[in-house]
Amino acid sequence: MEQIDRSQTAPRRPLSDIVARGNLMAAACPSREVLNHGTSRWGVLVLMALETRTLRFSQLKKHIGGVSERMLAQTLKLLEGDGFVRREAFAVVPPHVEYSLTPLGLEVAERTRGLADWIQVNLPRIVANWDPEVLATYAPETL
Amino acid sequence: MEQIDRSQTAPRRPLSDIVARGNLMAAACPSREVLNHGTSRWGVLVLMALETRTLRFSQLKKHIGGVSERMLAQTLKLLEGDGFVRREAFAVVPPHVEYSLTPLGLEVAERTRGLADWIQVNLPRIVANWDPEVLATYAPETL
DNA sequence: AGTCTTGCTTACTTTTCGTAAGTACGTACA
DNA sequence: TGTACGTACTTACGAAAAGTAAGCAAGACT
Repeated sequence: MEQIDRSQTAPRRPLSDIVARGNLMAAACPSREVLNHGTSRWGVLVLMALETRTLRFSQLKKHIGGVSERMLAQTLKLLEGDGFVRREAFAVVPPHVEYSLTPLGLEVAERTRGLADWIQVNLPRIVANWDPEVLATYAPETL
Repeated sequence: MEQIDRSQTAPRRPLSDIVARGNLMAAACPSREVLNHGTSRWGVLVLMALETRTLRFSQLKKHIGGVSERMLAQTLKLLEGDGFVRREAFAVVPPHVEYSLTPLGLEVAERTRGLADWIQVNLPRIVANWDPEVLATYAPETL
């Protein structure tokens, strides 16, 4: 009796047909991964930085205060894997690599900026709730 | 010569006067903390869960799949510290504690939900970019 | 030959997270 | 009398992730 190799013969349904909609409240849903990439410490800032312009690796690093090369590279790879970021490398020495948002990435970036902007604007209202001791650990010039 | 104790004599300027506006691109800005709380793995889900209703600790745990008690408690404390979450404990045994959003928390929650909803709805477009091998690690029924 | 540049990668340390097992403490039931 | 129960945490501890710093490739320039 012959075995049927379904991996070859079964017609492949398009992903958009299989993955109907994510459910973030479900532990095993892939949307959890996407959320983690997009809302990661550096992911948000990368999306913000690239929303209006294309930037090179070194420019991103300079723009996003405090990010290490290791984390920046990792974050960019994750966002690229989700189809949010486009990476364009030029074969020159020293290397020249440009990062920009895809149309999909631009859509997320709009949402994350909504959140990020709100936090920036409303920071005074928020820190007003903070424990004064914690707030005191910030140098005055940073406030 | 006498020393002036400025901590006592200097009139205390209101926080909203000192903290004008956050800048997320600055490493030392307090807004970074707020962003980390609000976009933390469980922070987003807590805000979403509480946006429409008050929930008890155990209800939140049940609602947010995969969250441990340790992380849920920690996340709730952070969000409470930012003034996003209100904690109301009733002096009964066994304990009864209710969590809800403050008006401030409701404002953030609207932003985070904007992002979360977008991810849920557009998940098919996103995973279409994924490495098929990675996608295959998800059980079909979760998709 | 040696130095400089850029975009990573690697080794190692530190911080955070996840899992599982307590803890408190009245109430109900045996 | 004692013992199990329910809820909301807290505490160890091992695992995973993030941060730090140094290394690497490879051609141009001195």
